[in-house]
Amino acid sequence: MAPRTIRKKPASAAGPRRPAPRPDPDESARTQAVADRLHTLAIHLLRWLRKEDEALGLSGSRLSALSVVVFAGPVSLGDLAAAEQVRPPSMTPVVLALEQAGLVKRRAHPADRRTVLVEATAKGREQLTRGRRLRVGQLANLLEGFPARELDELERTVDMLRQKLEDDRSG
Amino acid sequence: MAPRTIRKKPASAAGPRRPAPRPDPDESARTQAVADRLHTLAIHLLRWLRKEDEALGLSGSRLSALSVVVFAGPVSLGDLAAAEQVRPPSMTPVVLALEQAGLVKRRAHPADRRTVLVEATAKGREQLTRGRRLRVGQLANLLEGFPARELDELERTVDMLRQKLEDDRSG
DNA sequence: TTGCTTAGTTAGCCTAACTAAAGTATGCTT
DNA sequence: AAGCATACTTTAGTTAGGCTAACTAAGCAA
Repeated sequence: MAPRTIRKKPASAAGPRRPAPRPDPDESARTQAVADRLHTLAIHLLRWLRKEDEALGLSGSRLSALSVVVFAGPVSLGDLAAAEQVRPPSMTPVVLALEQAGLVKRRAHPADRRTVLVEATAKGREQLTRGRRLRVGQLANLLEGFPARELDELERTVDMLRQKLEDDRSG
Repeated sequence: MAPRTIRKKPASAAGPRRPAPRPDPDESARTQAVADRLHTLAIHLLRWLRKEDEALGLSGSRLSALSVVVFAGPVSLGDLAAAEQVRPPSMTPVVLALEQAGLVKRRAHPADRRTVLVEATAKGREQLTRGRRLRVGQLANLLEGFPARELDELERTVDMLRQKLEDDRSG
């Protein structure tokens, strides 16, 4: 059905009116409680999703590196190492393994032949997409049957949190 | 951050799990989209929180074992190994390290002296609580300033998802 | 007693993922 | 050209975590 944002104030559960954002101790405790539950949920959710990754046959560090290569385009081995917060020597075997699996290709930088440019192959992109789809599909099963209204709420909340996270990282 | 290509795919391609009660293509695509964003959020959230753990000085497996000991009360080494899904020999050094750190205590089972009972010390409980508080506090900062209505929504959604997860695990 | 079972430890080995330091090839500057 | 800088690889070693097999100690049963 049309995923339209049906907005309705949940008068029942909304609690007392809070006209101004001030450091209310009650509200702070409430925030903590919600944070705690969100924390636990995130852990359980990812643990639950991890089993999907095993089907891919890629270890965590390789999967993570592949993801950087796929999304950040051709990237030097050094930059890739930096993105993954490891030293270049640690990245060398990871890239080699990915190359042997046919998921990335290494080529020389056109202007600086010292530099190894790593780029994703079509197969690499596919594989990452497939893994993502496995996870997301699994998660979608969980959400299947949620009424549209709940999905709307969830989406809005998720976006808000992502925004906050981003703000925090840059700010 | 990720250039997501959300494709309208038949739901069958996504998850092997259960037949949806009604395969409405629109709603299914919507569900996938929300799942995708939730997935990304969970990853980012935990990655962002991980840095808090470093302050604790406990590796993942030790932290996890400690958490079992704290919450499941005195537990035999074998049961602990089973809970952590490893073999008993792998658990031995973990428990030793926790004991050396003063976080757990080992004692003989009163009725069966072969059995090693592992129980948390006050320090162990504190440390776990502290770690949790670090994470949750960090997360709470993120939520600080959310209007009460949003918190309510978030809480309800989180609880729903946790319920679903539990259902899935048992069912 | 003798012998089997169970709980945990010890010993020895494996893999993954990291590291620092040294080596090699290339680029840049003077 | 000479010499330093940079980008990566190689080498050698660490750490964390896992495993099996063999051992010790304790319980149980005939």
